[in-house]
Amino acid sequence: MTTGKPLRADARRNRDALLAKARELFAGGCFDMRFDDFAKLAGVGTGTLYRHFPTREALAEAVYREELTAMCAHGRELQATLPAADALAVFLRGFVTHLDTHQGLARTLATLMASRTGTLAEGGRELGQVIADLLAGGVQEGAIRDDIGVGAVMMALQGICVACGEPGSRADADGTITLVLDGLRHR
Amino acid sequence: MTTGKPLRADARRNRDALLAKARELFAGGCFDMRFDDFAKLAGVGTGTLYRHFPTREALAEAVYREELTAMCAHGRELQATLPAADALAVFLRGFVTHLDTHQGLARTLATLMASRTGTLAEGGRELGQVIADLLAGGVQEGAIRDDIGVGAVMMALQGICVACGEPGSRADADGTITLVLDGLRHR
DNA sequence: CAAAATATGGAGACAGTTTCCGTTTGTCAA
DNA sequence: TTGACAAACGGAAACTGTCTCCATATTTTG
Repeated sequence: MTTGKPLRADARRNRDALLAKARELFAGGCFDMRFDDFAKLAGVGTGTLYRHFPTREALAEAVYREELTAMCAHGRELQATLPAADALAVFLRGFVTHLDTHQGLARTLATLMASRTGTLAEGGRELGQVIADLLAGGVQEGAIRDDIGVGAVMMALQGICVACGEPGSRADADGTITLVLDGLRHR
Repeated sequence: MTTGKPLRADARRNRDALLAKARELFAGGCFDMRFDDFAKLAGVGTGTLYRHFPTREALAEAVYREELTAMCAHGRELQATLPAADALAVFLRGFVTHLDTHQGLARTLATLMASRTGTLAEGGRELGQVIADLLAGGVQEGAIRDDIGVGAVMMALQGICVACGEPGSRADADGTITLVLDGLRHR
């Protein structure tokens, strides 16, 4: 679904320019710029921007897909090397640390998680799947209770994503993760 | 801060008409109506609407302030009649049940919690204070761990508010609350 | 190199928001 | 009562940001 057609040379060039500029702006903490102006800034026309990325979320998703995929891969790697419950803990802690220094990703995830429908949510689902697998592994090992679904964990994560960026939110986010992890432990 | 000036008769009438219509619409699940049309629907001019409620959030806050205050009162009542840890559990469970059937409140809270600044967040802070007190009570009783702040709980709650309304979210929200409550238990 | 396919850019239509100010309504003192 | 003043009204018009459309330009292909 990522690759549909070969894409013409100038098209790819423009697309890359857009992504590069978006990455630059996001990194600088600028998220709510006028969509039209953004096109100008990237050196392309409005139409071109809209053809490549019909919505803000589409752009954000494209920018962070790689990063998100890397995180998911990391999660699976952890699952392969540690007991699932430990892997989950390490993964979630790392997740928060990463979000704390990558505002843009946090924002994007907050949006992606909220919109469960459409191709846009793809990235969100991928993350959900990784966590679901970690959870299932932990249940099988007997370290994690079996009466809580992924959705419950994702909801807490969503809260973290949304609130991320406020001053002092890091400590709170860590606390939330602690609650989730301890709450999940099988008694 | 609620009462600043005596407010003229017609002004109060219009204000009440706006609030009544808003309540009616929110109850019917209509949240994103055009702000202009809403004024017409309530039988006042656009200017009047804006004079009374400069933003959507201001309107939403006014509509739900009562309801929110009632919930906070309920929480304090629980604290007075039950061991704090139990009171917290009952309160949070009730909270989710209430949100599940009051979409508008969930949405409003999601917004209020997100914007920590300004008078608008007042309602959010009130809720936070109640939970903070319940938490503190539980710590004093020795039933609740003392290394987790209110912020951590609020973050999870925020996730619930944001995600609320999706099909099947109720079960997940209950799960999240379970995680929080079990995670908070002193071991 | 010409034709066909693909992509571009930006003007302008559109939708929703917000301001502004001439008119109306309410209040209060005489 | 009534007149004068303040407070509030309403809705037209200006504004702001989004998105579409198509004549023009670029790339690819035969």
